[in-house]
This record gives sequence, C-alpha cells and structure tokens, in this order.
Amino acid sequence: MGSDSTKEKIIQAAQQVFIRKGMDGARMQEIADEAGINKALLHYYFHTKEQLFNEVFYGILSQLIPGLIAIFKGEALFLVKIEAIITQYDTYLSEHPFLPQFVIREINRDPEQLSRFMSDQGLDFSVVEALIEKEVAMGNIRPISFPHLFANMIGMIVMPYIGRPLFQRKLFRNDPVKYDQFLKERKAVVNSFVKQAMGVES
Amino acid sequence: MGSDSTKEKIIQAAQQVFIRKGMDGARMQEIADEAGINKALLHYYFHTKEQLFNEVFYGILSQLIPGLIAIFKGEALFLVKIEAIITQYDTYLSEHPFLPQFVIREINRDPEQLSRFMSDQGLDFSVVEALIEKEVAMGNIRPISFPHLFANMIGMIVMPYIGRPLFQRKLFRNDPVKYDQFLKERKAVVNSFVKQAMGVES
DNA sequence: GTCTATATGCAGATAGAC
DNA sequence: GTCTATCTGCATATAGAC
Repeated sequence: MGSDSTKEKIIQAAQQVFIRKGMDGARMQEIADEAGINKALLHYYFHTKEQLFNEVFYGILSQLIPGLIAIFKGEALFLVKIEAIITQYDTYLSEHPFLPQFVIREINRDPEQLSRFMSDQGLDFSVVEALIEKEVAMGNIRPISFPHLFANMIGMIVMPYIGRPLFQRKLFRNDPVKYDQFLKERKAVVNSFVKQAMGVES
Repeated sequence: MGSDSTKEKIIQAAQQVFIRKGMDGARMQEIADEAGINKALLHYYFHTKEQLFNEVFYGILSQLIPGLIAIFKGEALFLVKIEAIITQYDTYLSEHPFLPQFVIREINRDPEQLSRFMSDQGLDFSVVEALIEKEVAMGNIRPISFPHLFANMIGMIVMPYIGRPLFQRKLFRNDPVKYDQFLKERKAVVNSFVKQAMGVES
C-alpha cells in the first residue's frame, strides 16, 4: 500500500513538473522533490525519464479521447455535436489548463508516436468528415471543409490557455480574476461564433 | 567582414535550431555545427546560450510588430483592418512556420520579459479595443469584446501551424503538399469565417 | 577570429546498505 | 521500498595556442 501511494505521488508530481517545464525542461530532481522522495526512488519506479514522461502524458490524454469518440459516434444532430465538442474540450481544459502547451510540445517532439496513440485509442475523424460534407451538400450550413472547421474550433478554444500569460497581461491588466471570468465566457462565445459563421442561429 | 558574416551565420543557424528544439532542447554544439564553426567561436560571439537565444527570439519578433502597429493606427475601416491583421499574420507565419510554437514556449517561460518587450516596441491594444467597442455600439457588428475576438482570430490563424505534425497526419494522410495547399486557403477561410460570425458580408 | 583542448557543473542513472 | 553515495556522460563555458 505504501508502494502504490508512492507511485501515485510520483505521477502527480511528474504531471505538475512536466506540464510546467516540458519534457526537456523538467528535472528528475524537481519531480522527486515535489513528490517528497529522492531521485533513486524515482528511478526505482520508473527506469528512465522518457518512460515516466510517456506514462504521464498518455495517461492524461486518454482521459480526453473516449469522450470525443462518444460524441463523434453518437446520434445527435450535427449542430448539437459541434456544441458538445466545444463544451467537452473547454470543460476539460478548465481542469487541465496547462495541457495544450504540453500537447503542442509533444506534437512537435514526437508526432508519430502521438498519432499512433490516437489511432490505437480508436479516434478517427473520417466519421465527422463525412457528416459535415453531408450537411454542406444539404445546404444546412455554409460550405466549409472539415479540416478548416476543425482548425477554427480547436484554435479558438485552445488559444486563451496557451496564450494566457501574455493575454492576461496585455488585455486584462494582469488581473487573474478577470481572466478566469474571460475563460468562463469562452464556451458560449465560441459556440455562437461558430454557429453564426456557419449561417445558423444559435 | 569575415567576422560580421560569421555572426550572421551563427544567428541564422541558431534560429533554425532554437525553432526546431526550443531553448531547453537546443544544443550549442548543434548550433555550431549548423553554422559550420565550433563551440568556442560561438561563445566568442555570444557569451551565454541565454544571450544568444534572446537576440534570436526578439530579433524575429521585432520584424512582426511594426506592421501590426501600422495597421492598428492606420486610417482604414474596421473591417479592412481585420482583414489586414489576418493577412499580415498569415503571411508572416507562412515565412516563419515554426514561430508560433517558439513564441508559445517563451510566453510561458518568461512572460514578463516578453510583455515588456512588446510595450517597448510600442504595441498597445487599447486603440483597437476602443475601435471595436465603437463598432458594436453603432450596431455595425454583432456584440463581441475585443479579447474574445482577438483570441478567436489568433487561434484560428495560428492553430494550423502549431498543430501541423498531427493535423497533417490525421486529416491529410500525411501529405505535405496537400497540407501546404490547406495553409494557403486559411487566410481567405478565416477572413470570411470572422466576417460572417460578426454579421457582415465578405 | 578561429581553433584544440580542457575545466566545470549538472542531470540521468546505478550500486549497495538498511 | 527507501535511502546515501557515487558513477557516467554530456552541455555550457573557458584557457590558451595560432
């Protein structure tokens, strides 16, 4: 039992540090300190830093993906799905505000592995891709390809998190309370922005 | 003259490497190799890695800012300014595709310094902030605050660049030619997306 | 200005006692 | 399982010859 809880403490600590510093910037010493143990014990549980990083990173990611798949494959109407995706992402990010930067770093550090992981988890965009083409063909929404719509939505949702240190300073006089309020508004703003752009009322 | 061209070679090489690997991941050896010199000479020109990084980073950034300020302070109509900002960013990014990731890392590594740098360069959003409030008050565009609109625009423009390794794999069967085509379309797509969302025809 | 060689320090990883 | 002490390697940085 002492062992399990130590491993859990390490993972918690590693999340904090990796997310703050990234894979390259993180130090095993710092992770050990944050977990209240020493480096040797860290290496007892996780042989290498790379291994620890992967467990942490993919552990976090795999919490997000099943929810998205469920939305993709669900029976809801197109516009409801759009809203669900925005809500899902936004809620998740409000709980893991440093995740986007973390993912972006990994996207560029080892894209092949990440891509494979998503496939392994069963994430596949072709369903949504077909869906949106149908909606466009039926004239329900303004013409747009899935990649463009996807990039637009993800970009709008994610930007306030990755840009926070700068945005908060430049746009909110460095007031964190104001910024949190701004973040809370995002879900609704993005949702109506997208719907209006696609030519449907919210 | 040999000296000046060496310094120039170093800066070019450092740009490449820092952009690929980030401040933490970059190695002075790799920069020296890419510049065709050795580490000692690198340290002759730039005493520390930190110093080299700052010169490269702020050197690149300072190319972008004056153009934005010109747009902000110009006499153009609001919608023309929106379009100009999108075009300016998008064109700049197509020439520096790795810059966003670079900036994001720095935003989180040392936000205070970056924020001060932008102020020093004279970048100030209050002009645009007032402008957009006026447009909303006049009923020319749908109500939206400047921070929300700004986050939306920047997010949409920047996302395809920071997410490229993943997006290209997942949405374009890892075909770089197709992805470049996609990137070329972004300027027009984002512009019309924004205008439609704000309730004006493009 | 440019090089080879070397110092210095630190981070990841291991050995071995308890 | 957990610790202290240590090894090994590598990255930044410097010394000093040319």
